[in-house]
Amino acid sequence: MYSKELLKGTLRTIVLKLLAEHGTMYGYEITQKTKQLTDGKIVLTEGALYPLLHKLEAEGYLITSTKSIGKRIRKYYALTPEGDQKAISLSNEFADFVQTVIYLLNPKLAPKT
Amino acid sequence: MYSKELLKGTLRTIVLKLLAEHGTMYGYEITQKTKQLTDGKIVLTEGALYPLLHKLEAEGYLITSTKSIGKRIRKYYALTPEGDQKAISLSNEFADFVQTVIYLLNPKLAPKT
DNA sequence: TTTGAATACATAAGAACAATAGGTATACTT
DNA sequence: AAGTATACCTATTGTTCTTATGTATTCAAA
Repeated sequence: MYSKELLKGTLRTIVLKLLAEHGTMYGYEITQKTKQLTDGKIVLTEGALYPLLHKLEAEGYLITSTKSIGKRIRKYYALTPEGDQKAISLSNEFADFVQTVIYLLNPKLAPKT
Repeated sequence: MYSKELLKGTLRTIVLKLLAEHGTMYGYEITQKTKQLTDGKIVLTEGALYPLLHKLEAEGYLITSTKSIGKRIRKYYALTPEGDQKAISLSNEFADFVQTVIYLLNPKLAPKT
């Protein structure tokens, strides 16, 4: 697990990009997929994830559909076209930010262009 | 300028690593150096920087010395041995985190090892 | 068979961080 | 003289995430 602060500002990007890569997913699945893909290095807490999903839905980036699994109800999330665009732009912004910080932290490396 | 949230959790790393790379610096100098090295892409606000410097000093990572410049007083910050260690560990943690997220965002790339 | 773990959703209170906005004062430039 | 740059500082506010708590179903193990 990383210093918790690092995740801040990256969570949106992760959630949207995961949905872009893997299609429709439900909340719990997102936490498990993230844990699995990162070997447990990044763990999304439910207290952070669910409110974020609701917010992204309210902002028009996600649409939901429900599915009954026995007596339980699963809530699936999928990207809207706007969400798809947002996933791309956030992902690019993250990559750009990282390059800038890497350069700042290690100016001996060659400049990025 | 990036989405402000991205900087969260990275500011400590940036400040400590900058001091590790450039030796003793004063607050204003840190903001200018950061702006210059990143082509204005990362701008440290004083409202974030000064409280952080005070905190890092209180935590034993920085020591201060003052210098009179005419009638003004400059406050220089330098890393303590603990600060030097912290700069290294935060920097490594950041690099590791970034690799993990990059992989998570783009699983088509080869795994990091 | 019942206890615990995993699945699956959710909200509320609190901490941490940085932005915004404000304040003081000196030095330089036009 | 006015404006910009230098140089420090703090208080308030907003956002984000953590922690804690709650509900309920399903499945595995003892």
